[in-house]
Amino acid sequence: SEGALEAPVVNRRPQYKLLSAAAKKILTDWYECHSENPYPTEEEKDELARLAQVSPSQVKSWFANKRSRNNNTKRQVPNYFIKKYPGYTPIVEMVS
Amino acid sequence: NQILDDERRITAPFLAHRISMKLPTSPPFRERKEIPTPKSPEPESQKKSTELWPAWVFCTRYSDRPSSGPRCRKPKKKQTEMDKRPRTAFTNDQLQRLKREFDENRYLTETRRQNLATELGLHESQVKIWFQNKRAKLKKSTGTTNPLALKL
DNA sequence: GCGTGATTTATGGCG
DNA sequence: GACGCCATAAATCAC
Repeated sequence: SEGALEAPVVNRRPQYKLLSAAAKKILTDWYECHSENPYPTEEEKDELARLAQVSPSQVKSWFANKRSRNNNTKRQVPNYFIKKYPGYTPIVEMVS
Repeated sequence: NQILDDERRITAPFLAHRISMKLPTSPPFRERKEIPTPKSPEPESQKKSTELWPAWVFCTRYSDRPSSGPRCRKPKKKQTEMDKRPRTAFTNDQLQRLKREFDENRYLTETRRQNLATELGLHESQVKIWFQNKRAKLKKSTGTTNPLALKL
C-alpha cells in the first residue's frame, strides 16, 4: 500500500549477533538430515538450542530463514485430514 | 518411471487410498500447475513430470472437493515484482496510533476496529491482525496473556 | 553489495 | 461463523 516506502521501522532491537560456526553446524546437520521435513518439534528445538548453546527463538528464526531461503517450506497435513483418513501418509511413492 | 497424465500424476502417490478416499479427480486437481514446484535440485526437464502434491492440499476441513482448487499457500519462485505478495509497511503515524490504542485496550471491539481502520485507511483485517501480532509479541516478552479476551 | 539473524505483516488450522 | 491464539510464511530490516 502507499506510504510503505517512507515508513521507518521504529523501536527495532538490534542485538545482531552471528551464530558460532559450531552452532551453525549443529543446526545445519539437523536440517540436512531432515530436509524432507525440516520442522523440529518443540522438544527438538529445545534440544538443538541446548546443544548449539543458543536460545530456542534463535533456533526458530534460524530454521524459518533456512527453510525460506532454501525454498523448502510446506504446510503440515491438517489434523482434520488425518482424522478423516487414518493411515494417510504424505510419502510419495513413484509409480513405475 | 512412467509418465502419467495430469490427473494420475497427482493421485499416483495415493493410489492405495484412492478408492476409499474418493479423492477429487476433476477441476481442483487440474489447477495443480499453478503451484510452483518445491525446490529440490532437479533438472528442469524432469520437474514438470514429477510434480507431486499431497492429497490434503486439495481438501478443506469440510470437503474433499473444494470449489476453489488447491489451498496450499505459496507462490514465490519465479514471479515478477508485480505478483509478489504485497506486504504493507505501516507508516509511523499508523503505528503510533495503533500502539496508543493498544495501550488503552489490548482487545478490539467491532466498533473500535471499524473506526480505527477507517481513521488509518487500513482494512479491518489488518487492524485485527496487527492487534493479534502485537499481543503475541507482548506475550512472548512477558509470558502472560490478558484474560480480558474472554470478556469481549 | 551480500549474507544472515531478527522483526514485521499475513496466512491457515484449530478450539 | 467470527474471533483469538498459535506456528509459520514471506518480506523486510539492519548489522
